[in-house]
Amino acid sequence: MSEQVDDAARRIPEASVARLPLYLRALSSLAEAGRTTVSSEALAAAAGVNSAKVRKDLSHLGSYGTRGVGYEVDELVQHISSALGLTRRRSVVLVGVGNLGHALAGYGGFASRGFWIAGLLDADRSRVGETIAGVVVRHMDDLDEVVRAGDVSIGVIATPARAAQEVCDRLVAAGVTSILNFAPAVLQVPDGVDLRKVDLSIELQILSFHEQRKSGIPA
Amino acid sequence: MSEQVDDAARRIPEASVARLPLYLRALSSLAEAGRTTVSSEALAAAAGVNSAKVRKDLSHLGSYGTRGVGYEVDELVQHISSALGLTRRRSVVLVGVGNLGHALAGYGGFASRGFWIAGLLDADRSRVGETIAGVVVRHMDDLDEVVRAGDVSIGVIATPARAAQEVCDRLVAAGVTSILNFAPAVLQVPDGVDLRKVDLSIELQILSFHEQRKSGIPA
DNA sequence: GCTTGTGAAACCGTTCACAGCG
DNA sequence: CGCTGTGAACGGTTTCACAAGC
Repeated sequence: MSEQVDDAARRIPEASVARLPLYLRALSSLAEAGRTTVSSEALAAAAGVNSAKVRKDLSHLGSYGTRGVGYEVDELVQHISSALGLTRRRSVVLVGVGNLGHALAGYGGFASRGFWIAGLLDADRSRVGETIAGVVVRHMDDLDEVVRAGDVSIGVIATPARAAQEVCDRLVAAGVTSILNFAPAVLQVPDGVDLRKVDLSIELQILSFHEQRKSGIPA
Repeated sequence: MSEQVDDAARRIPEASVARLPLYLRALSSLAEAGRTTVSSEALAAAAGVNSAKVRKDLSHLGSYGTRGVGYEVDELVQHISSALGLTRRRSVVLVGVGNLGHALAGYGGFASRGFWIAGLLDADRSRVGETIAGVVVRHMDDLDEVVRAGDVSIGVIATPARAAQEVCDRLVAAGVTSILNFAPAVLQVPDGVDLRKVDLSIELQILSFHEQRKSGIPA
């Protein structure tokens, strides 16, 4: 029939999507260093992957390289940003301003790529009113209003594990369609809601496995 | 008594290893709830995966289930802990006690699974001497001694990106063979050193991609 | 009966290697 | 010539489906 989608950005494999932010970061460094073009080999080195992967990944966005030369840095930044949806500002609500929530709120990672903290929420009223990274902490009950007012689509959960599922449910009910979970809990979300998780304890256990592997084979 | 390296723990696929901590957590909940046996179906539900995966994963550790019944919870906890090398206490050194380092140090995830913070280090002398989670912050120059005295094999990097590679190099030089990096930087490590990374900004960008996907296809 | 354990099939991602093009 | 873009081979992971066994 017909390709109704404008770009070739139709179906980018998940593994490629996960690497695009890496390329973006590497390209920013290259641009700052004054480079205007970059080969797949050089970009691969800067991003810590191999060049075949870079070329395959970029080919999913379309053919923006020049054979014999490489890729134009600025152009590539535009295409990747566009593919990742970073041309539009994305609002985030962060729930749970304990130690971790504090750290996340203050992390440069938010502002640096066009993410904006539309709200910091906590269920503990003694924390409400505090200002973190220029944002005043509000009570969890204000969730609906914060999501609506800020056009929030991404929620970050930094609560204790026992509260995580309820917070998740409330985020979904409020209209959030992407969730990043830092609580050590398995969360259930309905279809159509994306869920990613970051878990320190699991990462350490995976490293422990490899440590054991290494020490177990002295021969 | 000391049952050496677990019999069938020969070659566990990486994807399975990454799920074992999930099963461990689910099994702990089940044990607390009084369950003594569990089917692959029930464990799958608790861990947020499907039952075929659970059975395949567990089969890599050996055959510890009973057909028609399921798995013995306590026994399974033992086998998984053993496979992950969690029967031995693992010492960790955490470098960088800024916002994120503070949060990580205070996170329950360390102590809960047999990880022990052997040292908190920072390059900023104004932070040295502070006590976090019962551990006194020492200067980065004490790294070698901390690693030696604590028999540390795992290093956690929670520094700014610009300092990360140097900290990484120093950790490796001190004898650390597994590194968990929270800094938004691509790190190089020699063969034999395991490196994992956690990156808030990348996770948000991946969610942004899916948000864009969702809003882009109203059909 | 119910549930495990596992070959086989389907799927996805990575790597290879080279044709095609500037 | 150098480097991209890509079909094809490869290796790992997930899913299926069912025989084996309590």
